[in-house]
Amino acid sequence: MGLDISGILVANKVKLDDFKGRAIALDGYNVLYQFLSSIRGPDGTPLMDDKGRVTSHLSGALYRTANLLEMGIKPIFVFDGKPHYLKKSTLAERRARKEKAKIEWDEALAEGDMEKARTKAQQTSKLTREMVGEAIKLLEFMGVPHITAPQEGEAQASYMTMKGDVYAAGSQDFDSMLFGTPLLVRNLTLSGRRKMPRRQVYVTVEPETIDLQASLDALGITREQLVDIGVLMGTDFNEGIKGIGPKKGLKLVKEFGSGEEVIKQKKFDVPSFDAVRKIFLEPEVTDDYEMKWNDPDLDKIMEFMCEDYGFSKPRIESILGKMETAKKARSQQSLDQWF
DNA sequence: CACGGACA
DNA sequence: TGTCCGTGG
Repeated sequence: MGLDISGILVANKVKLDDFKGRAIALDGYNVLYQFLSSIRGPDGTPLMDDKGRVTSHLSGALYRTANLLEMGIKPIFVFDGKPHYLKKSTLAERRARKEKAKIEWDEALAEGDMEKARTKAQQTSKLTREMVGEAIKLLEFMGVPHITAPQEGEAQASYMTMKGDVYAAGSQDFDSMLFGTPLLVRNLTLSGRRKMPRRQVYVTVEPETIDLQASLDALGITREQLVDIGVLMGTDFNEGIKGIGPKKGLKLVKEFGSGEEVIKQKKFDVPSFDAVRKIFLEPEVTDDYEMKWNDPDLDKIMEFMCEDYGFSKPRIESILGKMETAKKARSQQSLDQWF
């Protein structure tokens, strides 16, 4: 995960029902990655079809999206475009970590340590272009819109929320706050209980929203200052200063007024400070997208999931029932809009 | 992650 | 009705 400013933000527990009838811009990469890393067998192997293609992301995308639609929530998936050049070293770092995790996964398997194997396996998760393409195909069969951002998906989702096209940006990552989304929703899921890394321990993960303005008011800072805190801490686009987390970053920025002043007074070295700041404050986004939810093509979904990827027919059929419910709910909604 | 069968 | 646990592909 990237930037962790959870310690200084105000999160509100919410019910999935609060989002009924509302559009949410989901960080597609974030959502699929979550599925890819968590939908795995006990030894860490992801779900795969008989050709060896990973299918965890498809399983997750189908169930999750069907559930949201059934609840009357209208997701629009936003995928990352071309990464900013300042992100290159972060991406390289991630690649290296995954390679190391692969070795440790094999070692854990050899030792018979399944708990460790699973954790290491999750760390190897690599969402490929193909996987994203497959998921997009599925979304299209489900009638769910998707767009590819010019650059960062989170920036695009935030922009769409600022415009009022969607109610909130959905992601597990907090970067969206820096990109300026007025509302971030995390844990947009049905099931509450989730297993912690260490066995036996369960936590209930509830959907929550983070309101940007309320958070800024509570902290007594501006969005620019929030961005500065992030850049001092380090983001996907820069390294940040060792020893500076959300608390210290907040304190310094409030004390000196701005990140620039903190750097000057404290003689910190933050390469590309202005450029990184600009990525968050003036991100590359587009208005070229269409928010349109179509009726699902149930036959195509069946064919895609069962014939192409070997999912069991009864399972998929039961999900299609949800899609039918969603369809009815949607037509009811259009009536509501007319009257 | 999400589901469903087992069990209380 | 609620929770635990194994499985899905």
